[in-house]
Amino acid sequence: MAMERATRRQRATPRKGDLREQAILRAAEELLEREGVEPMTVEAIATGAGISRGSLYFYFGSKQEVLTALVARTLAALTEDATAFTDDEATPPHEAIEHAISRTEHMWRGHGRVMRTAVDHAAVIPEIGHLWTATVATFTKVMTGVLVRAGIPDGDGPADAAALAHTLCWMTERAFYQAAAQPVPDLPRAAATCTEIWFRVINHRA
Amino acid sequence: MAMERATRRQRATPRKGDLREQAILRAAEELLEREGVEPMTVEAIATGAGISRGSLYFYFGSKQEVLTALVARTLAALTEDATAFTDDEATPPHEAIEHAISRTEHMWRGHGRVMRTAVDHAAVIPEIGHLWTATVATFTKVMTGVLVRAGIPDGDGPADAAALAHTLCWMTERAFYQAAAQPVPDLPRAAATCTEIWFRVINHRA
DNA sequence: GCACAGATTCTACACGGCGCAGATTTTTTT
DNA sequence: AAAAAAATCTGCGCCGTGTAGAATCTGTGC
Repeated sequence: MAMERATRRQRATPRKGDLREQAILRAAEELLEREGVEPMTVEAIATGAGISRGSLYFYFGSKQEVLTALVARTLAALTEDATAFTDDEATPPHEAIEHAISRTEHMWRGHGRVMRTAVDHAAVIPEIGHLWTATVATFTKVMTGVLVRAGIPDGDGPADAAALAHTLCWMTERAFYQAAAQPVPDLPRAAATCTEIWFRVINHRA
Repeated sequence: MAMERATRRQRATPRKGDLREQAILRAAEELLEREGVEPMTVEAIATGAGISRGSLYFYFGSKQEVLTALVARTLAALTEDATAFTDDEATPPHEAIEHAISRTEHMWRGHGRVMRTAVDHAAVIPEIGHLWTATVATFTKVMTGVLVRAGIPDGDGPADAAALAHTLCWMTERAFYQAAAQPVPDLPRAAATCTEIWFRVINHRA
């Protein structure tokens, strides 16, 4: 099903009008942050980027591809932060957790609408779903290591480090999503509650 | 903006063809479970209910209203379970948690596609968003009481019972959503991991 | 300067799905 | 049986996506 689209630009030739692609993504995010999802029509994006509707299809094969590229760009930045943080294996678990949550909060603060839109479309646009689960998987991997270092069994059972990290990462995602969706977002409070839960999971008594 | 829809049926007169409304909802859920979201077009729903496309608009003002009614019906059943469970204030926290999670798992098992669709559309259809948050709020209220009885401070800070219950309820929702979205869903495992986290939050050492 | 190739853009059209209008038929009421 | 209300149908118009093909702009070799 990966047939080549008819009017799709060849990536092998990085010609001049390449900045148009960036302009389109910029216009899309701008539109998303200010107007919302429904007003973000192809017509509106194209106009925002200074071209006509048909011209946009020279750069992107569909509206979904535009959204996917936008999400990919945002998640790439987030993943980079998380990966850079992976190296700090010497830092104590508590600080590692606080740092990861802080990084996540920062991303939700700066690109909340893109993050929310990604979540909303993850189910209906497979590519976005893959990007999102891959990002969460990266976090899960890192945090699994943190939990193990904190003394939680390193197995594959439902009560072992990997499963706990997996669910706690999705919890953190959801908490920030919820907080960001409020009329008056309170990301710090969400971060504080998440941190408390992560800590309690670590500091438990058998 | 709550103007009355032109071709909308008056609820004050419970005439005969009332079972059509049920047939429509049944057809919608049937279609949702078997085909997915995109194939669930108004045309398909109407055909499944044995009427023509235009006729459907006599019963529901829009496609969104059909979906909203379907979600409302499903969540009403879930909330009823949770409310009936509220009365058991004598049961110990561990059992209360297990029971609540078990009830939730049961609902996701029987109506997973409706639940997932509800989550996916909560952001874009306000009415569904309200229904969902209201349901989670009900659970949060109950579970806050459980956490308080387990010894967690009953304040409104980010580390107090209400905030913890809120985030843990959203975590549970997300865990089941994730599990249900897998090619081979493993709800019991999701339930086990959630239970473990709830327990660890309760059984922590200062 | 000129012809050519590729890149970039535009206008115009077709398709699919939603929602509405008005006519028509069935059902209920009196 | 007549009238009113309920229920259903057919057909139309709108909006947004995606595509086709023509037109323009750009650089390049001669």
